[in-house]
Amino acid sequence: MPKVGRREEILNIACKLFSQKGYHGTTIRDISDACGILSGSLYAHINTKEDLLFEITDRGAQAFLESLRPIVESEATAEEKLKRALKAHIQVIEQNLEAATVFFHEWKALTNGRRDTIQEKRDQYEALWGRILSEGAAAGEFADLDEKFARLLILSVGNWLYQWYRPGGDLSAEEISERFADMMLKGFRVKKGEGKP
Amino acid sequence: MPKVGRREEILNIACKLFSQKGYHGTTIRDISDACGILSGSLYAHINTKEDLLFEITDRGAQAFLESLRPIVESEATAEEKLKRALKAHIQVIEQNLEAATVFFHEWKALTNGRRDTIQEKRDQYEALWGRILSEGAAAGEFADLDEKFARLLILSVGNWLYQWYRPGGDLSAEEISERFADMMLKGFRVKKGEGKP
DNA sequence: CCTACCGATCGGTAGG
DNA sequence: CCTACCGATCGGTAGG
Repeated sequence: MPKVGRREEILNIACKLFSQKGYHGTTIRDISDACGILSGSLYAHINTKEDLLFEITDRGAQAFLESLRPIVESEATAEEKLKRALKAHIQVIEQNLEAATVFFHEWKALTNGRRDTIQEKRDQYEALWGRILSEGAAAGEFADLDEKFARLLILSVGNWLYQWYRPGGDLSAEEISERFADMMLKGFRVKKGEGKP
Repeated sequence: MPKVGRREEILNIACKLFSQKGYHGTTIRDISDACGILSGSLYAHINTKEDLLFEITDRGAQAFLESLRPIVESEATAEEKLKRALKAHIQVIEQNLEAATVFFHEWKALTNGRRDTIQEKRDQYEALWGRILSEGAAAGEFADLDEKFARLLILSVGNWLYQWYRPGGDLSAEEISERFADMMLKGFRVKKGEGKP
């Protein structure tokens, strides 16, 4: 008889295995073994292996979208929004690194409409970032901004984070987002009259 | 009888398929079918499927290392090196997008010592980037640089490039590297006395 | 959730 | 490079 909460447990276990070995590198038996049940029994809870991947990535997409949208729609300067958005992004990764890894790394293993669904949500997410930049440019906060490349720069940072960020390090999400935001806002270069004495 | 150049052809085909469907998502029969031979015949040219993955990723690693090393060791300002390095990085991706995709996305599917070999080369590559930044900081070219995060910023851009860059677009490797480098050097923010009139 | 199983496919091999 | 094949494993199902 199915255990209550078993489905969530299966999702968590699948999430962990997919993040470690990839979707195609993980078998139904890897998952059922880790659950302590037989492979056939898994199908009392799911219909297909791909269901697991879709549910993990879709929840990931939702988490990112729902954390960014209120920030974009809030009243604040573009700089402030950029910092908050980066912090929120890191926090979503922090809260579930494994799901974030699957979301970023394995979503293309989805087929047909499900892949399209995730693609759409990714596009929406990128568009929200774009709004922060275009509003900042329109408000004169950003110096003749190349919006396309600024967006690519930020998304690169965000999309690569899961590869190196590990919770429990010496820097919090707040500190990391501050440093990246500062660097992108100010640039590396020494300004005139600001160099070494 | 084995055809001359067949091995290279197999590598190219495997590279393409791995980049599209992933290493574990690609079967030996996918590869042999695309070659127009039977699956067993593939083993006249290779020993294992993983050999293909290793050879593709190792060549990728070499290409990146060999293009960056002379730039780091040259005589130039850190700014100049940063721009040249970014351009070289994009050019390596440009020359073989599929191999770059496999290198960045599939290398973790390698096992044991082969994975370690690639990991080491990745570390070397990242260290070379680090040298550009630390030399720029030491020379006073960069404003109180947070070296670790500057390196992460640049590597994020570089490591994410294969996801969106497509050869034949309206911008050359030169132009793309210029824009990213400019943005990282100058920052987004409008400087005092530089805003809108 | 188990028992018992299925057809298909997997990476790979022996012998020519 | 083909013929012919192998044992193992794959995702998944029927019936309880």
